[in-house]
Amino acid sequence: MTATPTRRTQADRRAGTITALLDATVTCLAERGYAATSTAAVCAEAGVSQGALFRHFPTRQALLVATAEHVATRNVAAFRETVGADVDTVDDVAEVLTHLRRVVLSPANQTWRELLVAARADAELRTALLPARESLQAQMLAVAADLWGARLPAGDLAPVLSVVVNMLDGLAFSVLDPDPAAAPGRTVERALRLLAEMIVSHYPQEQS
Amino acid sequence: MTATPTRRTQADRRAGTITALLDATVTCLAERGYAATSTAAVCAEAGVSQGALFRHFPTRQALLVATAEHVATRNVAAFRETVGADVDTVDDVAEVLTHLRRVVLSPANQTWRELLVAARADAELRTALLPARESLQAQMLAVAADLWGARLPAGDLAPVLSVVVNMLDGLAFSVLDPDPAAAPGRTVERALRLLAEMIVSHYPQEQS
DNA sequence: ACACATAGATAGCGAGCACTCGCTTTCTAT
DNA sequence: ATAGAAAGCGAGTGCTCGCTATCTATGTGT
Repeated sequence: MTATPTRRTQADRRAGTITALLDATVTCLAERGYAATSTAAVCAEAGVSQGALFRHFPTRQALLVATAEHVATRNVAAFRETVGADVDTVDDVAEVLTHLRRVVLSPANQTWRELLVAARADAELRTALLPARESLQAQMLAVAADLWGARLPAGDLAPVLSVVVNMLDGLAFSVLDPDPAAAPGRTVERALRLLAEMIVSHYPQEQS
Repeated sequence: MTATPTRRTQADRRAGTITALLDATVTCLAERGYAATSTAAVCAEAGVSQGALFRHFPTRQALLVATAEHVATRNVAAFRETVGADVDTVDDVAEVLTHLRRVVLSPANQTWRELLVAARADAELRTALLPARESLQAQMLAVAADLWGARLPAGDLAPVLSVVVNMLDGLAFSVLDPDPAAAPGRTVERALRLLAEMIVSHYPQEQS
């Protein structure tokens, strides 16, 4: 039970509290929303003082922007994992969509949406978020090219991605249940299946 | 230039300021967002005092819920107007989708989305909004039945509606430009066209 | 060992918030 | 005409917020 007198370098301490703050911000945004993600709430969640927060981030907005960039890489990685699956049959595509839905409902994506909504009413935040936004979109497109690039014309890649992710995002917004990871519901399940059928039949597989 | 000494009944005055407040709330929500829609801001927009607001609405939340019900009827009406169009060819469906997109980007719908997002983090608001939410969804489904009921199986009505409106809602959330009514953009235009093609080919027209 | 720089904690400030209260103005019933 | 009710007003109240000033603790170069 001896309290380990961990000898940490300054850089370690710095990095430790910074990631603690970023993770705490993700948690707060996901379960309380943008408005209730006050600096005090984040500090309580991270287990540090407000003084510590404002040492590393000049303003609340800077913390939020840093958090956006923090989760953006995670989001791309999670999206990339769906690439592994085959996309030959309707069942394949449907399963990819179901997997994508779970990814879109994850806290990291919820964080991203929360910040985007707040940015609509906050011009400063909007411009501060723009680079991360464009970077994320480009990376998503690159991943989509890996997934579907061989199956559909290059010009249709972005539009199809737009249909799919916007539909899933819209779905995420209209989900207000306390547990967003709950069962998809009959209508949603059927809607995803329908979308899969439409995509597959619209882009018939080339005989390999 | 004589100031008309309008003789108004009490009920007239009451109704007048109430609708002024509701319309002002719609405006504030649409152009400033939920957080910045303070009672002071709404009163300034409506041209009444805070005392007047709190005479008619016990809390800010009551005002917001009343506003939600206020716009819900408008939203259904705007949605219903799209029913008039034919949906025979791909061009017809594409035009309906384009029209729907404009409707979804309107201030009334923006108001509704703003409240839904706020409700995710506010359990009280969520339950207060639930009846209006269910009513709106039922009415939308009824209108959709008028539009597409003859073209697709009854069980597919709700899922198709889900795909379409969730995609448009997701699109609305990702639009951060100062002028949301601006040109749709190449990708969006193509995405809507694609969706129209998919729907029409998936539900081929019966020979009349 | 010691001076210094960096990290973290705490108390507090001014602004803005939802909401209240005492008051005046405007309509209504008798 | 007049009493009473309803509508409207705006200064004030307590509270929370982002942020700062000040202090202590801890690691770092010499």
